[in-house]
Amino acid sequence: MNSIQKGKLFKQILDVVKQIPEGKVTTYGQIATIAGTQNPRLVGFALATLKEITDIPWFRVINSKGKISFSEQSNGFKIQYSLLQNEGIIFDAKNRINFKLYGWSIK
DNA sequence: GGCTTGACTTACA
DNA sequence: CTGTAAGCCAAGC
Repeated sequence: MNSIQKGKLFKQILDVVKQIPEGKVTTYGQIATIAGTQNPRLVGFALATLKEITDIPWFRVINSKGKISFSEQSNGFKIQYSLLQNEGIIFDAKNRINFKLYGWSIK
């Protein structure tokens, strides 16, 4: 019996993100649904609490617009941008990711 | 112990 | 395409 401990949302979210394969991306809403929450903000919040050093591929998480959730002038944007490009993700002229091609779902 | 904020989403105008 | 509104959970103060 998997008596899941409380606070599982965080754990679930992180666990889901960890399962994202290389070269794939997914949205906050998708993770939220898979993790079992109705609040995509928790996904962002969960990732926001991570430290710079983590096993979580947080950079593979983008918003529904197919863009990085950080401002283009933010340092996080640059880091995520580089990491994604490093995995073969291509950005279009508007810095958007065609996540319909790279989209990933746990099933 | 209660209110505010947050790396968001979806729907409607 | 842009803008506004509601939903929902956890952490921080």
